[in-house]
Formats: sequence, C-alpha cells, structure tokens
Amino acid sequence: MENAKQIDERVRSSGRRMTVQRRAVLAAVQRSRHHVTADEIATRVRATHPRIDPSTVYRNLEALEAIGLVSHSHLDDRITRWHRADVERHGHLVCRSCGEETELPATALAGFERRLQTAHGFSADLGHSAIVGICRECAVVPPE
Amino acid sequence: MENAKQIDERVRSSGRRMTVQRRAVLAAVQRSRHHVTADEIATRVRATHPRIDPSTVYRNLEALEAIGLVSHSHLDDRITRWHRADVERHGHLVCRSCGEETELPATALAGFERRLQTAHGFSADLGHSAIVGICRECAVVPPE
DNA sequence: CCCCTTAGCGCAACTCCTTGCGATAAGCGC
DNA sequence: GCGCTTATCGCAAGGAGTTGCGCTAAGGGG
Repeated sequence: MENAKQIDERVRSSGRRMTVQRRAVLAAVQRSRHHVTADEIATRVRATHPRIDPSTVYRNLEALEAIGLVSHSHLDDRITRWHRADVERHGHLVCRSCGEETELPATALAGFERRLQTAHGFSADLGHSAIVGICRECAVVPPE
Repeated sequence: MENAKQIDERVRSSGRRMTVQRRAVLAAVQRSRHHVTADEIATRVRATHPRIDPSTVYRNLEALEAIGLVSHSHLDDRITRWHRADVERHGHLVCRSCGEETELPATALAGFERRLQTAHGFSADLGHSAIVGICRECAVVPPE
C-alpha cells in the first residue's frame, strides 16, 4: 500500500499529471472491494464530484491501468470490471447456464500458465478473463 | 454438415420458425471462414437482402446459437466474434502488448479442462475467451 | 512566484449493440 | 389451401462506452 505522495510521484514520473479527477477515480477503485464496473465507479465519483464526466472516468481508468495502479478483468461476456492492482491475482469460473461465479486461487492457474510458457513462450494471465463453462449443478439439472 | 432440410427441421423442432432473414444470417456465418463480427455478418447479409435490420442479425445470431448452429467467442477485450458451430474447437493466445494472435489446438486445452472438471466439477470451455498475456517477442523487446 | 506548454477536462456527437412496439408472415390444425 | 396464433421483423429509441475538440489547469523552468 502506497501513500498519497508516492502515488503522486508515480503518476508524474510516467509523464502524466495528478488531477482532482484522477485522484477521485483512483480513490473510488481503492475503496471498492473487488470487480466494480466503470459505471459504478462513475456513480461513486459523482457523489462527491458531481461535475466529473463519465468519459473522464473511463480515460482515467485506462491511464491508471497503464501506470499499474488499477487493472481490469472480464467476468462475463460483456462487462469490464475494475479493481486495484494490488489485490491478489485469482481466476473465475462462470457458468453459462446459471451464471454462478466461483473464485479460483492463483495456484490453480499456475500449472497451465507454466505449460503455456514452456510450450509457446507465452506469459498468460488466466485471471484476466473468466473461464466459462457449465457448473456441476447445471450439468445434472439444467435450470428452468 | 447438414443439408437445408435438416437445418429447417432443427430450427422448427426448437419451437422457432425458419425465416428468410434467419436463413440469410446462417448462410453468411457458414460462408465465413472463422471469427466474424456481427457487423461484418450484417454487411454481408445486406449485400443480398438490403432491408434486413442489424437488430435482426443480432437476434438471429443469438437464436442460432441457442439451437447450436453457430457460436461466439471473444478474441480481444471488446468484440464478439461468431463462427459456425461445427468448426473444430480451439483456443487463442492474444498478446496484450502487440496484439498478435496464436491459435492453440484443442488438445492443448484438454489437460487444464480435465483438471477443472475433477477439482471443481466444472466443464470449462477454454476456447470461448482468448487467453491474454505477453508473447515471447514482447517479453524480450516491448514494442515502441 | 509567475509563465508557458500541453495533459487532461467537460461536452457533444458517434458507434455498437439492445430493447419495446406495432406490423408481418411462418406454419400447425382443420 | 385457409385461418389463426404468435414468433419474428423493421423501426426507432435507449444504454454503455469511445472519440474529437476547444477550454482549463498541472507543474517544470526561469
């Protein structure tokens, strides 16, 4: 966990500026537990800074990701979700039938990631996109 | 490969109807090699059926997927791509630095899928979303 | 501490896709 | 074949995210 001054310095040393808006977006992501959508972040930011435009939120999420302070992943087909960069990496199983999500520890991903590294020289991030499939329950009794 | 009559029957037996539009969308997907976007499909369909609305294309892709005649996957962060359901399943590695895509044979996915099955009872489809990471070249020399 | 350059901002327009709705036509039953 | 039910269509409006642009203000240099 870095303090405010270290973060400011980190932003500036990347050739960017630390603005009120950027600070607000970062704070909103840091206050959230996990996996918030850009829209939720925009709503939180506007609670204290009503004039901040959604486009500013989107642009700042990208900038903060480039700096390495936040990152995003994809839980289901459509929505991008954001989280602070220092949460422990992990994967997700999402059932395409009932939608249930299960978290997967990073250790469960490491074996396959190592395999892709040795076989293809590719450093995979299996936590970035959820793994879709059919969960145990739906394999037995499809819903509805 | 099924013939037209078998396909019609398959559509109808699911309680749906076989319309001119649905046939045109299916044909457009079948004529494409791999991984076309809904927008490309809409363009092709309009070449012969100019009055077909994009929303009709989207709805038909969903319907045809529910029937099992087409399916979709996600190659990069944003765009949904469609293909006929009978192409051989495979995975994709996408480099988040240079964007390069590498195809991965289904056999390369099977081991990890089996592992998820035994450990979590989850039937994963690792071909559905591309695996993002850093390719061999970019690990050595990041572009630009 | 002020200037000047330019990153970043708010706004409005735009893209891609989804949704609601009244009109149309697929296709089962007679 | 004909009628009737209703899935599906085209259209128009809506939602999420992106982009272009002229204005504002961050922050290094003097």
